[in-house]
Amino acid sequence: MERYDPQAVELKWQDIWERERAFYVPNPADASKTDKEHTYVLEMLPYPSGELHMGHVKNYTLGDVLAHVRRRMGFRVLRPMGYDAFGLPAENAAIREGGHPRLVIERNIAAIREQMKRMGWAIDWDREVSSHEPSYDRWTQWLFIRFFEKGLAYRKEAPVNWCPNDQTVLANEQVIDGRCERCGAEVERRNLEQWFFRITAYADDLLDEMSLLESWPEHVLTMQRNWIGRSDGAEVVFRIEEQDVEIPVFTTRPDTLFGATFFVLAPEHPLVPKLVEGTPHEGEIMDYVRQAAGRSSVDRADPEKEKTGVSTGAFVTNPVNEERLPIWVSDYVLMEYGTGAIMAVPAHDERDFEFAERFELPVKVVVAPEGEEPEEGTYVPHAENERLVDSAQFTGLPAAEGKQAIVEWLESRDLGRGAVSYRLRDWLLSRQRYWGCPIPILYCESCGMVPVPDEDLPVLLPEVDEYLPKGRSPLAAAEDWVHTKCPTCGGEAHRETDTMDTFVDSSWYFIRYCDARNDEEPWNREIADYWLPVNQYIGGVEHAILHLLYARFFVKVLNDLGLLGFREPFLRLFTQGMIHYLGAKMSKSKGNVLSPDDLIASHGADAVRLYILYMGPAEDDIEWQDTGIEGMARFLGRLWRLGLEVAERGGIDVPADGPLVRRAHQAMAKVGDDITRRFQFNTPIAAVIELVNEIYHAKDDPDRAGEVRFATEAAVSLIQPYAPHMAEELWERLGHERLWEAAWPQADPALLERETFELVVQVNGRVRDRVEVPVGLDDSELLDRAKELPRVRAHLDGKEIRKEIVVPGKLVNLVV
RNA sequence: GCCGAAGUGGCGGAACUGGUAGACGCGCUGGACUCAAAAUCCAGUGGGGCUAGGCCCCGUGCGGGUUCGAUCCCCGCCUUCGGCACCA
Repeated sequence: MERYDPQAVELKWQDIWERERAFYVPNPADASKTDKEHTYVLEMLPYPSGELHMGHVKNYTLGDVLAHVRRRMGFRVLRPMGYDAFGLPAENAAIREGGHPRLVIERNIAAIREQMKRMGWAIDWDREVSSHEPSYDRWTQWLFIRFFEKGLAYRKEAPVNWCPNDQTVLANEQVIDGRCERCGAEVERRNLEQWFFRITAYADDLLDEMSLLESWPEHVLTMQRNWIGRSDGAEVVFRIEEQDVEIPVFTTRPDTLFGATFFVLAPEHPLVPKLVEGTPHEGEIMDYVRQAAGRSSVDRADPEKEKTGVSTGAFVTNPVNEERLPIWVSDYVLMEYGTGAIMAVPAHDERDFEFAERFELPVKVVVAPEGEEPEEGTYVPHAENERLVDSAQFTGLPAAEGKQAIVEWLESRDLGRGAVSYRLRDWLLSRQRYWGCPIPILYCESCGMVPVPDEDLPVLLPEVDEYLPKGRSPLAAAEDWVHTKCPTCGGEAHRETDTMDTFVDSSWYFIRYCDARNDEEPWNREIADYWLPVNQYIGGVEHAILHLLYARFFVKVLNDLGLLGFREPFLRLFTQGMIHYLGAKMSKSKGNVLSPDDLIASHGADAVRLYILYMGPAEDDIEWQDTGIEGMARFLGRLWRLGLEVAERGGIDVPADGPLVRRAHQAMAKVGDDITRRFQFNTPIAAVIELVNEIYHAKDDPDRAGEVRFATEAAVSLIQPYAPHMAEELWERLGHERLWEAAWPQADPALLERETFELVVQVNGRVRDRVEVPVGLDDSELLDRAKELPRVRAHLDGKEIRKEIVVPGKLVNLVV
């Protein structure tokens, strides 16, 4: 028999798909009319920093299976692809490999495109975009200017994260445990003037509009909520009487205001130098400030380290009781959260308590569980039924009411107000690197900051000799490019030389796909609103608070700007697990990387596609086993031989019913439902394998040839989303054509119903026997059947039956 | 420390709504085919026991509970993984 040759068959069909433009989905002529149900299946686009790895293979195979099934179920499916080509990963790859980033990246893109075609993924290549192309950049810059006009992109000096290795600033989201997300170097704090997106203005929308999402993993939503970190509390104004200065603090515990025993400023607080100027403490305190500035943020944030601080000798007045509290300076107070100053309540805050112990400061309990008299001078954590004590007119109030009453009291005297604070910071988007989208802003001596006029976009990256990072943007070296004329007044101007974070590019690529060749505007709104929001997004969980948060922010802004008709970009999100190999996450440094190309060469793309989804639930981390893919190749061989044998027999009348026909219908019911409703990709493969095993048991019985043919065709059709090449080849040999266009097999409900079922009989909840009985017997008939069984009688053994439970269609339980 | 997810055979996993635990694959064992091997096909495969061709007991991280019945629900632990972590 003809052996299966995956290389020949796979290339044959890839060629046919391309020639027949099988998976190209043009936009509808009139997007306002819905001609056919449509759906948008999207996977996170790759960084072309190298070739595809197994994580990509899993990601895009998941999307591919879903897209095939949806298409065959009658949907018009948008399934585009592109490249996140700018940014550190790509630029560092170029530096590593040598050569201009553009050349290296375009070479990588060409290789990735080939790999994708070789995997047989059904992609609409007419919509392919890469974020480094001027035709894409132009619109990234255009969008930036729209943000700028609305005050949502702004420039300011602030303490920022600086990666000494990558020689650029980073967004907060790109700092993991005080280290650079890309290279792992410990980040430094620097005060620099940088570009920010005002994502904090959308903090509440980002929280509240989670309700618009259809299905996101709970842990991703939790991570975003934690990252945004909304805290409800109050801002309270303390006064330094001697200097007539007011210092507001943020607190979530206004109910503990009477327990404040000291006051702490962050070392970076602008009042510190003024406060100590000319005092005997000046030298000591400014030394401490310098020392704190020199400490790394990792070191400073280490909770194991003992707290440090210095007293200023100055005092503030507590607005609620006029008590004078000593002002300290300590680096456990962060300048970037709240107001950079805190009221310290050691009895009710662990950090304040630790500091008070260290420096022997008083501890005053003002909240305690009802009826309890806590020991003075101790730390009293939150408890149920807590009430205020020792708090003047507020004493005795439950904590929640006390909070409200104190805030109202402060508000009425203009000493404070209810306030909300967020952990989220504005998104720092400028980068001092070459390989990014230029920020389209000019600095004019007389007009100030001026956006590049829309008609002059895109601002192209200048060619420079030296694009290695060196602390300031390499673009600054292109002097001819930097010096320009102001479009407003015609005077001297110079260009912004920083480039944008690559996460800006990836915050809107899914919109561009909808209208990828539009050179009048970034997209036509009607077309974008037709396809979007994305119905199913698939990608890695590593983007939970990076890309996924940024893209949500972008869409909200674009909606507010009237450019889009929806608020959330991705209705359903699926985060796939990672693939481990030889006991560890695959990585080049560990030397345990599997190459998709090698696996395709040895087993074929279909076997790779099958195994990567068969390994386990797609959301779980799973261990690649070399023998596993062999199992899938073996199954494909089994299906191949079956298909050829059935094809050779020629057309045979297919019976309307029969055990194997019913098995095939059961498989049809399971595969489609598992993929589309349960988002489960491993069990459908098992169901098809099971069906094929059943066919093998029947295939040599001449009386069942018709059934065998029906079941074989069903198996081929059902496996098509996973193994499209072999399925297509067999389908053709079985006398049909174009399986990718064939309607998805629908199970006939009548054939799923059974005439008999296996009744499970339990005695005291333990299975004692099973018996095949007709469907439709009533409870007493089922009980009679059960009690007749010898093994059941042995367990009843003359004992009195106390209770009889009947689950129709399933089981009987006799309790004795 | 806080938040989240998960613990099932030798291994990856299945069991969807509280109703037959271990589907399917890997591995292993035996058989057929072969001079032989590979490939293929067939059968077996959670552990233990017995008066073995049939039955009994145990078994889904541990200890309790609810229930006729629990991998599934509740309470308390243990372990692993992920996220956050001086955020006032």
